[in-house]
Amino acid sequence: MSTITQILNRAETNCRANGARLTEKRKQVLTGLLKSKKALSAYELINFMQKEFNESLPAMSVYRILEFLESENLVHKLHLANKYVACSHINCAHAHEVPQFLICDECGSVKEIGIKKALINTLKNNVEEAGYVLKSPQLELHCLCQDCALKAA
Amino acid sequence: MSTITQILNRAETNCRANGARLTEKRKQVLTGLLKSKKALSAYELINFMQKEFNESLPAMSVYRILEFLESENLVHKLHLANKYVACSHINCAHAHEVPQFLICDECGSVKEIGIKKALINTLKNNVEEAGYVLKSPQLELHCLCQDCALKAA
DNA sequence: ATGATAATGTTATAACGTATCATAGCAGAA
DNA sequence: TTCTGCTATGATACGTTATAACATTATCAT
Repeated sequence: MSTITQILNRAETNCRANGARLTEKRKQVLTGLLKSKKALSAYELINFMQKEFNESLPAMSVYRILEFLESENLVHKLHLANKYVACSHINCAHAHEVPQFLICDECGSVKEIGIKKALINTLKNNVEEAGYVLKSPQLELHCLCQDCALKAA
Repeated sequence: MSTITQILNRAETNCRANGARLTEKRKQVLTGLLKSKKALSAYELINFMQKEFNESLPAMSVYRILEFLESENLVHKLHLANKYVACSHINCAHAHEVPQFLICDECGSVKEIGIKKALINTLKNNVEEAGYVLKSPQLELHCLCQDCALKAA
């Protein structure tokens, strides 16, 4: 388990390697996502920044910062939920896999797992049979997490 | 190829079988989606209704009608795009499969294909390994359609 | 006809997202 | 150093998507 500080340091190193700057605000937003157990919307993040850092960030800035963090592979956008999560592999050595997200519809928690190669290939084939081209194999699935599944039962 | 009238009749029959009513407005909204080559947002649908039927539908009604049509399996919501499409299998005899949608990010066209059983199982297993439960295997994929893929190349 | 239920209308507002233009801060060249 | 240009952020306004709350109208069974 990595501490948030470790992850932030690693993130900063990664950015520098790409000639990008992990500024204070960007670091704060990333921290917000790292601390959160669930995916956060841009506006939830704004509230978080207010409480945690006493910083008033305009929506525009948050969106720009999220876009930046995404481009650096530090954050993923969940298109299904219009929310954002910190990448769970910032501190990993291995190359970044295509992510697959399991989103709990009850409590909003998100688990990021890797997509198996075979699955991606099957998908690609299905799509190509239909005459389309797959742009991104990122999958987002409506799920229940263990806790919520138990509660529901 | 079924005509829109045929599909509407079939839709009405299906609804009646469920004790539901396919009212005039609902029929109009469904027609809008059937006529459209691409997925439409609720507000695009409002505009369509205005032009096509000279009907002014409030947003609220459109959302309710879409919800109804979805519950009758006549319409699918694309959560990725926040848009709606008519189900392409209203007029089919066979039972309704779990749909998989290929969304062209360029032109917005949507193709609905069936998910292969094997794929669903693989997904389910992946999800369960991660301790989650799959609620709905509906897949939505960011793609390019044939035309747009050619243009881009 | 009457009363129950379903469908639709009205208004207001929340939540999400972007366009545009302005300002601040930092990096490198003269 | 100052100038210049680029990057990051701020501010305002507006567009888009969605729902809450309550009122009214239509339809059906009796």
